[in-house]
Amino acid sequence: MNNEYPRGSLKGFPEPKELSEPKGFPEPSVRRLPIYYHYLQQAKESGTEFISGNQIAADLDLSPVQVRKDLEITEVGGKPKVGYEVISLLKAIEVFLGWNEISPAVLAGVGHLGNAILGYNGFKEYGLNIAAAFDDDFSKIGKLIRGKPVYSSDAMEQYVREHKIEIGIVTVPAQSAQSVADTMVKAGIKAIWNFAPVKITVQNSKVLIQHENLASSFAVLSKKIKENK
Amino acid sequence: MNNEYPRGSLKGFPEPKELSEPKGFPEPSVRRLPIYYHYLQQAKESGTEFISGNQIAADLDLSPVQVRKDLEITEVGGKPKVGYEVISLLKAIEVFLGWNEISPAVLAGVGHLGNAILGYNGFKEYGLNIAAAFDDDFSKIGKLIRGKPVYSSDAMEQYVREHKIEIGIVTVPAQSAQSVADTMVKAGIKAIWNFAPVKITVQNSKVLIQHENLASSFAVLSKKIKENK
DNA sequence: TAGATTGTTAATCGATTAACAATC
DNA sequence: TAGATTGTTAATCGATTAACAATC
Repeated sequence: MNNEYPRGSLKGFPEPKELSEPKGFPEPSVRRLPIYYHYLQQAKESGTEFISGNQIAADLDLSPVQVRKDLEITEVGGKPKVGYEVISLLKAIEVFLGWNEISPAVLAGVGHLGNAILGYNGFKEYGLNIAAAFDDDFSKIGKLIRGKPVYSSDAMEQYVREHKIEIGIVTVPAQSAQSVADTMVKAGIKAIWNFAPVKITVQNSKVLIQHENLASSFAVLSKKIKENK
Repeated sequence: MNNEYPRGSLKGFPEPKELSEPKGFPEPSVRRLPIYYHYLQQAKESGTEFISGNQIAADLDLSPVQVRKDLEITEVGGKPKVGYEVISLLKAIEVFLGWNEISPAVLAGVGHLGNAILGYNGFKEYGLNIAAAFDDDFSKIGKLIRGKPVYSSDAMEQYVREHKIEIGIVTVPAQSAQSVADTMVKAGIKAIWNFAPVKITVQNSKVLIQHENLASSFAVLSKKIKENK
């Protein structure tokens, strides 16, 4: 029997996709979503119900194709001649990013940067709820700083465990960052947002790490300044 | 006469490059340079004189090819079997990014984030010197905050002009960001580093803008957290 | 209907990675 | 010399952009 077509890969037809296959959205698009989100919130506040991709592109200094491609990942469709519904888009971005669900977090290191992050109310709309902060400084321990309780660093592990904290924000000095991260991982944290200017590594590959690096951003600017001279 | 080879484009030879032609370095590489820089500083402190690209790659969790490509833009060569000279590389990165020359800066908006940036000593090594800060709050004006003088926002334009300030750091609330930037541009600033969560636009296309957006970074993290669930 | 706008496929561009030659 | 490591060219991969069909 001449069986030319092995089952599962019929000639001329694409392989059937696994339903649970991770989509893998382009990171640059994900990074732009908060920019659209903030823009759309302002549009909503000023009473705009529908907005075209071209309009968004013009206001945010992006190309219209890019806006359409980016918004496509939210799976909210627009109407030709009308545009996208502002409210639907806002809701869809929230859901896409998981900002509609509260993520409990702790912050380690209440220096000036930690202080600024602790008190930034804007994080609420991203679903980020910083429940408590931790520090080694006795003058801070036991106090409320920017409305959040500050505990001794020694208490962090237990706190994270008991309160099922998902996110750890690291704003300690570079030399302490790794050990703080280790404690967080040990306590079962899911993700670390690291502001210390040093690479954190974790054994448990399920723990997500996001590095924030002001120096990288400034490097781009200073290189351009130098080129302009 | 059979002149097949018009001058300036000899067959088989590449076009001669303009000497002043802007190189156009890949931005991802420029963003990674400060990471190498910080790593190399630590290597230097621990007495390492030479280091191989493979070693750097292993420690920073990058591929060896990427390290070699990235370091190539500094034009510092390595020696086969030996590696790169740590001191030369540090110096070359400084020069490449312009961090060897002091850039005078002002900061507008001494809230918590502004306060944190104002006092971050690490900026020194990037050549960034924040000379003064500006705010509308009378309780701050006239004081030294984190060692820097704080003046009334009304005085910023003149200050920038007189002190030939190159960089303006914007840490005011979103709604004031554009007008603060306008003032800076009017006063002749060369570059703006914007931490307000809003897009700043400038008429003068020579003025460089670098947007810093914590929400973009957090979006990447929260999307991954959601995917992991 | 005509025209503006979305949605999608294909082309382009740029960064990363692979392969390997050059070098000490 | 042999082998580790750099340097460079080519292949691959992924994001952006262009072109255009689909839709209201």
